[in-house]
Amino acid sequence: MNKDPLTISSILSEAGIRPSATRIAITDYVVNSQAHPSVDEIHRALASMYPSMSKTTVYNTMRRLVDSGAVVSLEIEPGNARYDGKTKFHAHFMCERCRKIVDVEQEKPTTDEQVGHIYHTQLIYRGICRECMSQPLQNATT
Amino acid sequence: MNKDPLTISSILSEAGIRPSATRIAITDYVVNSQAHPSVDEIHRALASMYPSMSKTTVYNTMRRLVDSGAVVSLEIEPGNARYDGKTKFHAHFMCERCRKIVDVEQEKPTTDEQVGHIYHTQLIYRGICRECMSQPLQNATT
DNA sequence: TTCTCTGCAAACGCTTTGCACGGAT
DNA sequence: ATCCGTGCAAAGCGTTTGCAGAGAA
Repeated sequence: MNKDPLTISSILSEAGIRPSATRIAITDYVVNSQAHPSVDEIHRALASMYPSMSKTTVYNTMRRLVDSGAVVSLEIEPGNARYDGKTKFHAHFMCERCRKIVDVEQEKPTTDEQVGHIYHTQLIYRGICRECMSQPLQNATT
Repeated sequence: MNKDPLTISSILSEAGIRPSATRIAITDYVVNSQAHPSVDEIHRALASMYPSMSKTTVYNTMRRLVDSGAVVSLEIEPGNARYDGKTKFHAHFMCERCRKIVDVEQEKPTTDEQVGHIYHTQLIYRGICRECMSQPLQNATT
């Protein structure tokens, strides 16, 4: 299921980014993750394997991946960018309680209004996921 | 077309927010604006009429309005919250060149997937608006 | 008086930038 | 020798918080 390192390396090359070991690791993690990780999560996830990797490098790499279109930046949580390696359209559902984001497969919405040229469509559902709904409230206001 | 001050005052009261002159001015501006203003824009717009109004007060008021549901916070631009006084569902189109955001009237998308309880749906189109498309590129990389 | 609205300044968290070191070509 | 990837530290920026003074009830 996972894309192999060779594929990852070619994603970088096609994006015009030289495939260093660090960049391959970051790209591999993002492309194969279903969790729409933030920079902090990517950095934490790779810390054991690459202890010297700095957040700056993760930021730099993510910016280049997003600029080249290889990865999509999700503006779902204010002030905490998340990344999605799946470029085909899909909606997202975000649980406001556990902050988890899951993919929702559906067709891309369109509009008849003549607003201009649409590059990118983003559909976000927000609510409470089933797991959180079936759990007792935690940290209730005491 | 604009909602009158009395209506604004009642929006605040119903939201459990005491309708001070400052809060009425902020709420009036947001509810009657079509421009989905940011905190900074609200603050600038009211600066001539209320020179002593601080951004802190705008932030405080917007937070209370959003928490009470009277106004919707749009997470469209990373790190720059925008507000929408129109609570009925509609999509948004954002021009990546001039940063303008316009409403797009259409039905709220739904999904059959059993993700949980959906409170809020957000549909954003991004692209280049017709005005910007018909204009020569400005600030081109020289 | 008591409560709360307000504004200043500082704190905060995410992200970007400046800069120097070191490895690759 | 040059280029560029990397990491540290500092700066930047939107937002929140602490606190004290002013104003309303």
